[in-house]
Amino acid sequence: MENSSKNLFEKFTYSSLIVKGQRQALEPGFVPDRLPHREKEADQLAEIISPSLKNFKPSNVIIFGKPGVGKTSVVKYVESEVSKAIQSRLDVKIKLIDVNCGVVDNPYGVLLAVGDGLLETWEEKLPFTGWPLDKLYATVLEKVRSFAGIVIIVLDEIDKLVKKSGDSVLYQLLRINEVTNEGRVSILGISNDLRFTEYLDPRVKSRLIEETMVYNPYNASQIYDILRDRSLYAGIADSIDDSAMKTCAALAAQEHGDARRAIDMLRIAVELTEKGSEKRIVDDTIYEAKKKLEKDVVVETVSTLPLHSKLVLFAISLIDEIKSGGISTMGEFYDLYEKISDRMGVGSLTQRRVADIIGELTNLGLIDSKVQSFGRYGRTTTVSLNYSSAKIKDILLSDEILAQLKDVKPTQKSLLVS
DNA sequence: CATCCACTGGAATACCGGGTTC
DNA sequence: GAACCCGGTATTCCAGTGGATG
Repeated sequence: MENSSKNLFEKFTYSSLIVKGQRQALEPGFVPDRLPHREKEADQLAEIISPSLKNFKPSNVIIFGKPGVGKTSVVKYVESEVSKAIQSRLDVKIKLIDVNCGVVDNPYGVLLAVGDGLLETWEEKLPFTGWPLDKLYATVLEKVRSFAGIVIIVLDEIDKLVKKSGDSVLYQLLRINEVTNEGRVSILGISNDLRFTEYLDPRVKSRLIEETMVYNPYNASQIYDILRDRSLYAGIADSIDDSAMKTCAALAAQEHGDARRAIDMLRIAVELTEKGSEKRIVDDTIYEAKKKLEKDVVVETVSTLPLHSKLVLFAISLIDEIKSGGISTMGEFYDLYEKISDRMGVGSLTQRRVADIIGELTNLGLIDSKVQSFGRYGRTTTVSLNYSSAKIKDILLSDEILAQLKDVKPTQKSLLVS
């Protein structure tokens, strides 16, 4: 072996921009103990929660706001302050339970999370499937009773839960307070969607929403402050051009004032700088980071798609290659999709299902689709690719299973494959 | 204003993981 | 431990619906 004198890892040890300071300050899950431009909100939330420190049930709250406006950060921060406040006190019993409804969006899962959150350390976990719902509910109720304190259930992305499975769990959770006096439950909901309350039964709505808070998007200068603060945590403030930081803030402000995005961009800029030759983060680094971030998102979403969604996408990109403009109708490309899945040896889905997949892909922003009526000649959805077909195919073909479609070429006349 | 094609919402079915019963 | 119950998810089946054009 040549170069045996060199260590295998030598080429990967690039200069580190972050010498001292916390690298994770730029990671998505980081909860800072300073919240620039959200101090008031944190105070307000603390005030709402504060009765729990005197063993009273706090009001149920819903916090509204677009992604990346600090909802989760504020809540996490207040949660950690609550934990600190009760650490040495035996006279208050508070349990904080986090449920991310983006992940668990069904009644069983939510009840399970609450039940598990209330388990004593020595108890066995509840089964994650199998039990009848009412039995699970009875168990949770019993746990709340025996805990006999304040249970604060934080439902992040509560709108997703309600849209997917209705408000029955919320009703059940709220009902606990009516069924028992030992142990109180209060709910702290976090929602991206201002209108999700429309899906609620009026009875649930009035009980769930005792307090509301709305967080507005950050503007560019606020995002700038946040970035500055985070770069201090990370200990890289000196390595960033001020104009680069401003650019980063401005770019993120254009997109709904999403601070998370700004931080993501900054993190990638740091990584790029560490791999590259530049010593400082400049404007160009930020633009490059932005490009990389967008590309990563596409790669990530495409490569994690379920098999049939990928096949549908593949069919669309083939058609994109054949037809200039890349627009095709449902019937046309459904045929192609059938041929492709046939060739793969996997059964094809119904047109009904494919129509839904088209909808999902559209929501992900990968394609554009709209229904068009041609009067006398019927109605159909037209589909077009949002990214270059070469790029999409590239990502798709890197999938093990899809790789066998490598040599599939579209032919102009018949849309035949092979 | 009829007509045509397929869009679309909802009910029905299949399957899965896992508990429960006998 | 076979047979059944339970909730969740993916998909199919079916019938009602939409809407511009000729």
